[in-house]
Amino acid sequence: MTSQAADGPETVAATRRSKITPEREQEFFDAVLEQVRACGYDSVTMEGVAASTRCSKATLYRQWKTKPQFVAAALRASRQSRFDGIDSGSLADDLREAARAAGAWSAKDTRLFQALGHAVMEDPELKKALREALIDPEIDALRQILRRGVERGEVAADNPALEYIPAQIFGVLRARPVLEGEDADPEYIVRFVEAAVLPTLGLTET
Amino acid sequence: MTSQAADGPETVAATRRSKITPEREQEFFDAVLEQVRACGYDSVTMEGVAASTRCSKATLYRQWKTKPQFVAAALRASRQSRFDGIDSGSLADDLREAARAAGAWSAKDTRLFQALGHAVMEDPELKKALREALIDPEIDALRQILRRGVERGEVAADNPALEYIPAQIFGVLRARPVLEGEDADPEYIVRFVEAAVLPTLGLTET
DNA sequence: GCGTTTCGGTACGCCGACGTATCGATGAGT
DNA sequence: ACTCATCGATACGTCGGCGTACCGAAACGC
Repeated sequence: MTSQAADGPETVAATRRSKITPEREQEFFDAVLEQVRACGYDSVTMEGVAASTRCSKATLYRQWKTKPQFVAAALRASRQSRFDGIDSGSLADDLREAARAAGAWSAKDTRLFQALGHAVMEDPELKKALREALIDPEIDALRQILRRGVERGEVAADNPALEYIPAQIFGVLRARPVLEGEDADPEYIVRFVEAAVLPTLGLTET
Repeated sequence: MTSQAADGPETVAATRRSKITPEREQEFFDAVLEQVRACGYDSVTMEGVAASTRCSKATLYRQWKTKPQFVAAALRASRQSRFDGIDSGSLADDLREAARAAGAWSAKDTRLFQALGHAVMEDPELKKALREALIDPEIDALRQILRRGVERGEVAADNPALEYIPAQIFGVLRARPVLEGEDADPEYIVRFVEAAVLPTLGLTET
């Protein structure tokens, strides 16, 4: 009965009226992820997030039961593939474009990944959220790009280098800050793809 | 006077007589690093280490002022290059052997690295110790291997793929557990080197 | 406009870990 | 054999963050 709920965010939920707008919620998410990137997961305090968003700690706990659930929700909200819409018809160009996009997000993503590295050991929900936010979308998109290149016949399906490309790109993105102390900016990653990835696929430039 | 100290570990240090033998100390170091690998840095407790080594918490604090200093000391003690003695005269064989060695240590090293990822944000000494224990020795050794290959003329000095090889290997070692959920065992890494690294150097097998 | 719900602010209890202090026991050096 | 520093054990103080409870105030539904 009374199933005639016009168009609320929740179809049912009769008396649900949180004053937290989606924009406000996103502020919370942005704040907590920023703190995580800055100080690491364990150093983030609910009090700190509340202060930086000028809300009450109680307000945060009304929306999310615990701190890991809060962070996991923030991760899920930030889920987005950096590779969407890449489909130029050329595998080499697609890989270059993916490299550019990955490099553009590398600084933020790497810090987040590094900061959560240990926290996901203890909370499976956090681990799943991190995978779904930062890893799976990009890896899947990258595999799509490669698959299309194979289907177009640009590279042999049994090229042994194919299976390592996602791990290579992901790995180099995360490795450069550690080894050289500076972020893997787009120029670096594009150059890496051109120097070390395309050749193994037989996609050498003219 | 009485400068005739035969062959103690400390030449002077008149009344220094700690009962902690070097072997015992190494037990402490092994225990704390094992706990770090298992639960992450912040979850490690001095009490837990003391319990697992059947020593007193006070004993640990007598040797090391604080927990980060203790962990840093453990890291420094574990410093060792996994690539020592690799010099077969063939760059391809050297890289294969380095890959085998890196793969053999990958599981332990990656867990340690991941677990300390956030802790090094806050403690510079810890960061330095981690670099000197897990990163610099292997990267330096790898660069040596590559340099010798260049000097022997096996690969051109201006090959653009050269500069990315350390980051590639380090990155793939750390990336596979994340992407595929299993450690980068030696077989995997050797196959990676053969499929994706050697070709970029023009070292294709017959 | 009025009631009710949620908001921001804050004070509180709780717990766990750090790091210190104390105490008998033990083992090394003379 | 004697002495004394160090050992293992444990109890304690301290601190900080989690999560809860309570308060006036503001905003939404009717």
